[in-house]
Amino acid sequence: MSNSKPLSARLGVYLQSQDREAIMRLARQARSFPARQDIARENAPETIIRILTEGMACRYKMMPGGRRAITGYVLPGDFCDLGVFVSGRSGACIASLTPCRVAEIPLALMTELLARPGVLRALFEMAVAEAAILREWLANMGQELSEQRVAHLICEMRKRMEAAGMAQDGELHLPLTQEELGESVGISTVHVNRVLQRLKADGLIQLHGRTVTIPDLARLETFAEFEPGYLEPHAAALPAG
Amino acid sequence: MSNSKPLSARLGVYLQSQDREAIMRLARQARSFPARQDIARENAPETIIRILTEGMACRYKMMPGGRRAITGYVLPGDFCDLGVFVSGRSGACIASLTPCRVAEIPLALMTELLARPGVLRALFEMAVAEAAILREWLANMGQELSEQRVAHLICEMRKRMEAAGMAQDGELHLPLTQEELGESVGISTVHVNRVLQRLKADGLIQLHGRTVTIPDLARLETFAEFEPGYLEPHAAALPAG
DNA sequence: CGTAAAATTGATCTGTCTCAACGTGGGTGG
DNA sequence: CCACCCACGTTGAGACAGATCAATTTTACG
Repeated sequence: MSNSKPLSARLGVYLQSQDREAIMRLARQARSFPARQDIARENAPETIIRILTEGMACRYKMMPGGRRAITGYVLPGDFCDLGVFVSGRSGACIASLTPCRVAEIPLALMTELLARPGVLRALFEMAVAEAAILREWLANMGQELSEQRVAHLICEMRKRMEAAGMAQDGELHLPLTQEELGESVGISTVHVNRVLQRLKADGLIQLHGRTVTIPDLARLETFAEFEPGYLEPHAAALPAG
Repeated sequence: MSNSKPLSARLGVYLQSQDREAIMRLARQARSFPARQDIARENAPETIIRILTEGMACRYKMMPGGRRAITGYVLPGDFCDLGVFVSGRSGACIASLTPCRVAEIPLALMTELLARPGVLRALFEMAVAEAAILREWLANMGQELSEQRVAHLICEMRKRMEAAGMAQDGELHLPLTQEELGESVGISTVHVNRVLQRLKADGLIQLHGRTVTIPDLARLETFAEFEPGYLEPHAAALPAG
């Protein structure tokens, strides 16, 4: 909430400011990427770990047959791929959706920081948070109505982007192609279009270009069966044990 | 591979034996559950963390409307819910699929062990591994043919169960109801039945009760587009950095 | 044995995909 | 500054995977 820099939106949630600054000091360079360009390739050996500092990106997997599956979105302050810490390889492809800025930290330097208990703890908590989002996406995919699936994605992104200072008052710029929306919820591009029109017709969302306006958030969340608890891992934390 | 006790199958992969034994010494009790009973309820405050030591369980989420979505399987040596470390609450419902034995470790005691760098590191790696499986499930759900989805689940479970010493020679006892299979891959019970029959007819699997025999593993994995890399987070690890 | 849960089969219906065409807007170069 | 162009969005028609409803058979278990 009181983060001075948006670049540390998520890092700021999980890390003490001293640890966060220590990490950012290690950043070798801040690379820039234009929109819709690969930032990392799946399974490539990596000697750096990446933190997105500006823009928005997605994780995806190419399926044999040419289909693409988007498995998550990366917002400023997120690590692009926590798996690099474990395997030294990227576990997924990362692509920019908007022009992006990415801080690159040599894995070797980062390893020293892991001695700080707070840093490793934060990585663990971020991995758990990521798994929670993935579980929710998975449950969402099983949903019968694709209207609900799309609505659910909008609800989630609204909440995450608002927390990152990228949205407010139920208005958010979702820099997603309808094709990318479809790759996220598992429906075809053509069908995304019709689904969006129905959501508009039902007054659940408004669209101006790629800017989504949510006239009645409670109604949309009810319709989407969106329960935001999974996005707030700390909210329910107990004092001691 | 050389684990003396199956109960530490996964713990053994990520933890030094000394740390693993230190954890198991903290186990207050080993509770037993009959098949198909809830082990943990979603969002309940927890003062213990659970490790499955025998049997098989699943994580699931109840959807409004009564539908159930299975989001993962828990094998011996797995933590039932890593999220408890972060929030002090269970992040999902856990249900036994077979008779189960569960070690319960007071969260307060476990917290002390987190001072050991190897333990926290192992938790992090397990969370990353879980996320990798979830990403794969998510991509799998987007797959057009439900035959592929079911086949993919079988391939994954074969590999995981074999690593846990619960399967060998392409033969595994999958203690899943066809309904539960459907809840895992997002198709109806009736359709699961027809899909299984087609897989049998194509010679990709054989079924005797709930025992699956895979006559030609390579063929099944090709058909399922199963790439096991995501299950081996360490396999690709680099020496130092 | 008998009863409930699980598996199987058939018929029908619908959500979503595919193919194909057409509209549109914003950026680029002439 | 206009015109072109290409990616993106929109619309329609037909096909099909998978859902649903409804019986019936088989298996597991007390």
